[in-house]
Amino acid sequence: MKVSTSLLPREFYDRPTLTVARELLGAVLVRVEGGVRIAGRITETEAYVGESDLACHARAGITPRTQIMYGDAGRAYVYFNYGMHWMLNAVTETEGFPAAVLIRAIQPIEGIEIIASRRGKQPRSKWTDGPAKLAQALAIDKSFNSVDLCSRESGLWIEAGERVLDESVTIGARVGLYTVPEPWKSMPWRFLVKIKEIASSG
DNA sequence: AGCACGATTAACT
DNA sequence: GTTAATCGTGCTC
Repeated sequence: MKVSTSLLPREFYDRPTLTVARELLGAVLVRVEGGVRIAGRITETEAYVGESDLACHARAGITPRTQIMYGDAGRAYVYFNYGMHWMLNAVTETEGFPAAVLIRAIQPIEGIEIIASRRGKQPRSKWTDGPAKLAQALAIDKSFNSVDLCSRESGLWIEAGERVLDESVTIGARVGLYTVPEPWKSMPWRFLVKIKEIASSG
C-alpha cells in the first residue's frame, strides 16, 4: 500500500470544471472516522458550472447556501436534497466564479466493514453507486460543508489514483434535471467509468 | 411566515 | 415504470 501523501492540491481544483470532473475519475475519496479509513475510487462525476448554468445552484446568485461555490477551489460543498439525502461536491475554479463537481459514485476500496454496516441491507453493487448512497456510506453530512478537501484535518479528502483512460470513460448528459431547460439539460457534463472497467478492476 | 420544489432513493407494480 | 418519503432553501406575500 502507498503510504506517502498523494493529496490532490488546490491547483488540481482551480481549473476548468469539466477538466476537474474528468480527472477526478479514478481519484480516491478518503474519509477517516475514529482513526479508520473509509475510501473509494471515484467512478462518476458531474460538472455544475456558473450562474448561467440553470442546473447549477448558483443560478440563484450568492446566497448562504451557494456562497461556498464562489469561494476558493478545493473545498467541499455539501447540501441536502429531497428531504433526506446529502450530496458531496468539490468546489472548482477561481474564487468568484461559482462551480463545483458532484461526486456521484465510488467503488469501495477501504473500510468495507463500515460501509457494509451502513449499506449492508443493499446488495454490494448498490452500496455507493449514487451520490446520496456514498454520502451515507462515508457518513458525510452538513457538518462537512465548506471543509478543505486539500487538507487531512477535516477527515475528508481526495487522493490521486490510477489514471482512467479516455476509452474507459463514458460522457453524457447530467441526470435528474427534470425541470432544467435546454441546452443545460443536455450538456454532456457527466463523466463515468464504464461498467466493464469497474467490474474488472474491483 | 408560508409555500413549492428538488443534482434521489427504495419499494412498489 | 411509477411513486412516496421528507426538509432545507429561496422566493413570494
